[in-house]
Amino acid sequence: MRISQLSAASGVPIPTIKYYLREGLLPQGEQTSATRAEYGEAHLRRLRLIRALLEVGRLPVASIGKIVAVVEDEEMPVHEMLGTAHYALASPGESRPDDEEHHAARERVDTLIDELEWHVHPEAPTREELAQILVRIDQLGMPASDESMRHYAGLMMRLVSEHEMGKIPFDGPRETAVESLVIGTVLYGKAFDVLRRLAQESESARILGR
Amino acid sequence: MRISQLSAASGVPIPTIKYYLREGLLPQGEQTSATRAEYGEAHLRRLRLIRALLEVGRLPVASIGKIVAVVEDEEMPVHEMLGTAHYALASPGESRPDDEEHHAARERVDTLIDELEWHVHPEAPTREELAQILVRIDQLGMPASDESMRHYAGLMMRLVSEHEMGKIPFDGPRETAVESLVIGTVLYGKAFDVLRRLAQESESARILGR
DNA sequence: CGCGTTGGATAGTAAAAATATCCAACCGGG
DNA sequence: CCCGGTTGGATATTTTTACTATCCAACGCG
Repeated sequence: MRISQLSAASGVPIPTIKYYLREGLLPQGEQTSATRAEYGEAHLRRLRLIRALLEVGRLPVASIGKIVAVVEDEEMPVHEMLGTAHYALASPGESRPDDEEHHAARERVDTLIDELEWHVHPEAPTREELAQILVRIDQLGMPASDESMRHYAGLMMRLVSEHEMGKIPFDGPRETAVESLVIGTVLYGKAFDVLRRLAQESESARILGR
Repeated sequence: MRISQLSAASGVPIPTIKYYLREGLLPQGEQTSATRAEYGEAHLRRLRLIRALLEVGRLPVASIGKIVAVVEDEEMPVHEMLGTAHYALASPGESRPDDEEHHAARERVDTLIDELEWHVHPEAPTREELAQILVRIDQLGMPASDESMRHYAGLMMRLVSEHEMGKIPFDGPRETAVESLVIGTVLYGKAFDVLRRLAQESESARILGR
């Protein structure tokens, strides 16, 4: 498959494909001569993943680049690869200075994770991310109790362990494992979000009586 | 409160506040003279909401503008206002032409909503949004069964009805109702997302045995 | 009365994600 | 064997979004 065919098959314009090649999101095709390269199914697949992460997940190109980089680094053990990829999916948030409020929120997060006996890296950026959200919610005057948080966390754990993680082929090829993880996190994550909004609309309609 | 104090209290630079004023995200202060205006608690509160929606929710300024606009439009009945605001929270996605695959996915979504007997507007953009996500998931080869979708939907409905909607003061002032809805949708939505990612990390660690 | 702040208008910037333009090398059909 | 069209590669330009910066005349407070 040449670049024009790859473009036609994926719906992505050629200049954009070239851009992804430059940025390392898409591996180079197999050079057959100085001005010709051959692309395969894997490229098409990767291209679809990129577009899904960009358009559905709204991930920055740089984050996708990080994910791709760990797949390509054969040195890295699988569990580390999955961890790094996972962290790349975090909201690219701004780091906050350590004010009082934030520190307290971080404490709550750490306590929550401890109580649930979850195995989360002590330095996981996800902890900070949650702390920052809790601060915002507090500032807006709709605080979530620790009890609610535990409840929500329990629901999420059920969702994840009963329905998501089983599908990830941890022992397959590196690329496949990461792909499953990323799709599970980003696309299923979005799907849940939309389902939740649909449920909200339905409940709202019910309460307002229509 | 003058603009400089509003800026100091919120941490938002004066030029940015002026920008939000121009864009209609923030209502004008009360003019006390040609070159002086007074801002109150409501402005500070609104400013915090704006920043939370921008930084945590990653909503485009234009969407926040739409939400603000419906609050300000006193003509609009409350239920319609909430609906409009809710739709403004949808991912600002591109509209897809009607290919075969998308049509089938949309059918699945409509059937799902019917079966669950949810009260969702037939033209709700959320339906399209979910359909597009399903298409992507299919294309990437990790399709979700109708059964799974029903299960996920049930979980979300429980979450929403048991814990979220009760907190919205449908009979309070317009502004407060919208604020609660938006905070519930966007900020709690993000919180769930992060909790889910934390659960994923924990499960992944457990499975990989560390 | 004068100096700093304000509101309002206009212009400019930064970052992210493409797109566009060029060019020489090449391939394959005639 | 030659020539129109495609390719890879490099470089430049555009678009969008969310800000920032600059000006300016009018205040208003000490």
